[in-house]
Amino acid sequence: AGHSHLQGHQAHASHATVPTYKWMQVKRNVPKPTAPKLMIPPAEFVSQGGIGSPQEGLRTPTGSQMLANPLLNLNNTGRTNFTNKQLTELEKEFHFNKYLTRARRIEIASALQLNETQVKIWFQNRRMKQKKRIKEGLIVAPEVTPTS
Amino acid sequence: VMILRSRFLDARRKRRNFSKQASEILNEYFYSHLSNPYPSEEAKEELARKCGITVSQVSNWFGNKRIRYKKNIGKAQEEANLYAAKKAADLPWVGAGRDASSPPARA
DNA sequence: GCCGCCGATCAATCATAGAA
DNA sequence: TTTCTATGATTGATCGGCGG
Repeated sequence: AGHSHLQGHQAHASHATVPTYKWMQVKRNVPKPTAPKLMIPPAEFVSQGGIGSPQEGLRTPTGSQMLANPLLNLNNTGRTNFTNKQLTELEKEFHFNKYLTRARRIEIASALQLNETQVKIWFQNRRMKQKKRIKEGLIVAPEVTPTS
Repeated sequence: VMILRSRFLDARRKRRNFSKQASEILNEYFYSHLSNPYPSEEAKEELARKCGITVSQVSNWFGNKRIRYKKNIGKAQEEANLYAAKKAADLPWVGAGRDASSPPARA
């Protein structure tokens, strides 16, 4: 991956102007500004009972709920705002299996009103997150005891 | 209200700004590698040691720096660029003809 | 040829530290 | 103290590369 250096042009010419390198021009394919999509009153999920009664509706990345239309799931940016319920179920499943089978993925996606891709990506990101945490010694579970 | 709860659960984000010296080291690296501000894993580890922070924090710093730099091209970024004139010693102006006023200027 | 995964990164946002 | 800005961290999603 050798690369870089000036890519085509300079910005302008003041004096010590900095050239425009290509990394500065990188534009990711913006997620789809997905149109207002309504969510049907979700059904229950596969097994288990309530977790802790997480509210319904959208949430800000942290936990506060969005006081907006609780039936809208996408932001103008295209980034999905997972609900606490969806995250709770995903975490639960992750605890059970770090990897999903196609069948399981479909089940979960359906139960949580998400795309298979979103579920797949969520698991990938979740695995990376765990790896990162283990690396920083913030978590224990190296979890590798096949000796049994 | 629930916000209070978020604080408890989000204590993780109780960040603290990096030391002035650490920021200096990071900025120096960034601007002296402006043509390709993507430090290797090894470079990140070294920067982390010098700055007294974790590798992840170094990654976060560069990620934020790159994005925020882009969102300002043509602003104080040019000015902050005097960092480049500081030590620059990578592969910048090798075959790229440019002005003749950027020697080991020191401050 | 396509799909899932990894590792790195992006891009938008959150929440706070610090400046005004 | 209140308001505004700078900045570290988080995360859904993308990019390039690899292996099946």
